[in-house]
Amino acid sequence: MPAKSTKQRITEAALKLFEEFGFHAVTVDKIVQESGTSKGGFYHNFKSKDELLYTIHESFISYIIDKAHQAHASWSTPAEKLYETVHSFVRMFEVYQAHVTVFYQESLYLSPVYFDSIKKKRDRYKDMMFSVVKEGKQQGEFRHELPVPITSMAIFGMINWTYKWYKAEGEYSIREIADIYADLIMQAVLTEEARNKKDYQRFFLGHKVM
Amino acid sequence: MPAKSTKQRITEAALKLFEEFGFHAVTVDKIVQESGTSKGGFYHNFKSKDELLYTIHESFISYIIDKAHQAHASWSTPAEKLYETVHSFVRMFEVYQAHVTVFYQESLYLSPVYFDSIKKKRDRYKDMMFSVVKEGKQQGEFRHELPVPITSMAIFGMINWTYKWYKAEGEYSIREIADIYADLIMQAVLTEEARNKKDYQRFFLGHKVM
DNA sequence: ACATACAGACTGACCAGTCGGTCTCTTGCT
DNA sequence: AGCAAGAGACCGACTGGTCAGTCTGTATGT
Repeated sequence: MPAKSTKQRITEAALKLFEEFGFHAVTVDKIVQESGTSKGGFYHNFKSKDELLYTIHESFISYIIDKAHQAHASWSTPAEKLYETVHSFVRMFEVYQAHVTVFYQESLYLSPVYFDSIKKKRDRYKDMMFSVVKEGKQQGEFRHELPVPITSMAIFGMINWTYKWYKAEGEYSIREIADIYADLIMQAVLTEEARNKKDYQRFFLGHKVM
Repeated sequence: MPAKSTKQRITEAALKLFEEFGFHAVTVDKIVQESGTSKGGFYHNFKSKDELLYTIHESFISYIIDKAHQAHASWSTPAEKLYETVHSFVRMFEVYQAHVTVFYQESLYLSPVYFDSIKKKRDRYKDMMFSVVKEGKQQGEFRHELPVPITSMAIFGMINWTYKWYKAEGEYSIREIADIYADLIMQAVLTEEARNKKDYQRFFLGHKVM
């Protein structure tokens, strides 16, 4: 295994520092110090502090879009797609919590060109969620009285907020949290008929008592 | 009606600027310019830029704790308390969206003393939500398989996230959004028995098609 | 000899906060 | 009523520190 490149070391150090203190409270000197390189090393690998922030955003949003595509491709019914999307999104926190934190906390500070590029991808991801919910309503699996955009944003909210409080060493594992969120969401959006479908019982915490 | 005080004008201008550009991207000079006063006027009314940020946090968290107390005092069953808390929280966005945005986006940048003071109140609010969910489980209204902390944080997430996307001029009114969120949450947490209780039908969108 | 990767002293812009000053009010005295 | 004197509100040029980004190197591989 090759040793970590300077670029990687910088990215990882920056990620942790941004997560803890916020983009503006972290100086390039601090990042340089923490990653064991120098001003020169930093600006050799990145055009600017902004570009570093952008690469962090970029790597995260690409990953998550990829996951959503997988969920779409691997399952056929809207209920299954939604369940899988929610579950895989939450599990993503295990590895990407710092990315998510920076993504939602600091995207405001991306310079315009970078911001537009990220926004496009973020919107694409949002649209995928909207599609699933829409499809679910059309096929009668999801309650027809729920409007697509609000329901979708509610789901996003529940999931995304996790970055604010989740601690790896906390009482609940990320998988447990994923199970609970998925249960809550499926319980909230499925029609009574779909909820009782045999194949869908696996969505619910069911008999497991926590 | 007395004209707005300089302090008020500063606070309002800062609120809008912080919401749009973020605390660090807004200079005191900009606030001063926007609120029609001067550096001197600013520092006459506030000890520091930090203190201004603190007063914004403080006014919001106090308001929201007060609302939660009202919901607790006015209703007797956990289901009613939860419904009311959720509903009033969401309606709060109508007036306080800028406060919420600053609160959740910039609290990291509060200086330690201010941060501690805000954190205490925020935790108190969190505990109130936890209590309602706990009580709901104990009284058998909420599903026993749902763990209190995760369920509570899921509810918070759904609601809080609204600040990221809600636009007053958007397709849905804040009241509609509140109705939908409350429906989703009640649908997700209530036991089947409680869900069928006659008095609780008002929680759901029911026959209304959107 | 040349390119790539990095080192670290330096610079210039920016910005929170200061400080001496002015301009109203209010209060108390005659 | 008239005036002096103090207080509170506000003004804006200035300062001192901070920090992103630059620039001149040096080392190592090809």
